[in-house]
Amino acid sequence: MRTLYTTSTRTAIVDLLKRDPRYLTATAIYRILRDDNPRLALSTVYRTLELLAELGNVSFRTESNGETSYVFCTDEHHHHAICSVCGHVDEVDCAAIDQFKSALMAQQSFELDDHSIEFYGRCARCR
Amino acid sequence: MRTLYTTSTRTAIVDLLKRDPRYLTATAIYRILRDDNPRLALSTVYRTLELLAELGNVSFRTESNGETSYVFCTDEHHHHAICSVCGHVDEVDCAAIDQFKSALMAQQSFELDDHSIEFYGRCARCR
DNA sequence: CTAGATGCAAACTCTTTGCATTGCC
DNA sequence: GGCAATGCAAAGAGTTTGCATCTAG
Repeated sequence: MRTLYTTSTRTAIVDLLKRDPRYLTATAIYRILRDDNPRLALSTVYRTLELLAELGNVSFRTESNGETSYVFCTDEHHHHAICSVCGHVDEVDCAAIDQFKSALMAQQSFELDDHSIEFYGRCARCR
Repeated sequence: MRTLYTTSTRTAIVDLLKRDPRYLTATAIYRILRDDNPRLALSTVYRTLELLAELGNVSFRTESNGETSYVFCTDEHHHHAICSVCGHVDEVDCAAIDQFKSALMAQQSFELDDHSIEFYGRCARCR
C-alpha cells in the first residue's frame, strides 16, 4: 500500500476544512491558503481533495454553476443539513429513511438500495 | 414576453425525453437525434435543455464524471427513484419528509426549508 | 417581414495530467 | 536515498457565446 506523507499543504487544507464547516470549492480553498503559501498550486489542492475524498474524510457536491465543493465529514453514511444563510453544514443520520422503504415499495414496487439527501434551512445560529 | 417557436428540433428533443424516462446527457441526446438531423448542433441541444429547465419540464443532475444529465418531469416538487439497472426514473412524492422536520429541529435545532433527495434501487421490471 | 432559433466555430471554466523538482520519512 | 508530493504549464472535457444565416408565425 502506498505511503502517505504528512505535508504542510495537506495539513493546511485539512485544518481549513475542519475550521470552516461549509462547502468550499477548490478555488476558494486555493485563494485562502495562497496567502500563507504563495507558491501553492491549484492542482495540489485538487489532488489533496481527491485524496481526502478517497479516504472518506471529505464529501463533495456539485453547485448549480457546475463547480464541485467539499466539506470535511465522517466516513459513515449520513446526510447534510445546509444552512441557507451562513452555509454551515451539519451531519444528520437517516434513521427515518427506513420508513420510506416500505412506502416506496408499496407505491411503485421500487426496491430501495441507496439514497442521497440534502436538507436546506437555517441553522441554530441563523434562525 | 418572449415568443417561443415550435421547431422540429425542440419537438424532437421533447419527444425523446418523454419516450426515454432516464437521465440523458446533452451529448447522448445529440448523438441520437443527429441520426435524423445531421446538421443538428450540440449547442442547440444545450440551449433547448436550458429552456426546458426554465419552463420546469426538465430536471437535471450532475453525474459523477461532472456531466449534466436531464429527464423530462413535472414542475411540482418531487423526488426521483432511479433504477440502478436500467436507469429508469420514476417520480416520488415526499409526504414522509414531514416526519423529519420535527426530528431535525429537536436533534440539532435546524429549521428545514427545502430538501433534495434521490433514491437508487431497482424498478419493478429489473427486480 | 421580424423576432426567435440554429449551425458553426471560437472562447471559457473547471479539472486533470505530464514531468522535472522538491521534500518527507 | 527513495518514493511521494508539488509546482508549473499544457491539455482535456463539458458548456457557453458571438455572429451570420435560416425559419416559424
